[in-house]
Amino acid sequence: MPDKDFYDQVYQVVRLIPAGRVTSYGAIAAYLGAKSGSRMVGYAMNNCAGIEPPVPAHRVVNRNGLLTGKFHFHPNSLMEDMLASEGVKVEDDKVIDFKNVYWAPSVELAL
DNA sequence: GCGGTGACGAAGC
DNA sequence: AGCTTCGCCACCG
Repeated sequence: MPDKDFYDQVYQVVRLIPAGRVTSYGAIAAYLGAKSGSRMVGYAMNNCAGIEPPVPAHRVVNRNGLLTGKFHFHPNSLMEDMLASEGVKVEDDKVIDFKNVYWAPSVELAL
């Protein structure tokens, strides 16, 4: 199933996100060439639990820097707690200075 | 096989 | 500037 490869690609990119940085679903989707599959990236994240190695999904937020998936974590506060622990300030479920901590695979990885 | 859904994104109002 | 609607495409019942 080649689709599973897409999931693996997503996980791979997410693992490459350095601490203190965040990226968006659309950025990952675009990097993988599935710019129209931003939802698929989020869907892949939904399946990230139970895979190996663990995927730092807490570093993945939506285009607005909003922690849309915080409710999917065990303690729904774990996401912002992890980000804060890595130096990413979060307030009102959104990343502060988002553009400053934003990590674009297409840029950082310099395709 | 179909309908509903979703960790998104862009466009419309 | 904020909220609502539509589009996208894979997964589940």
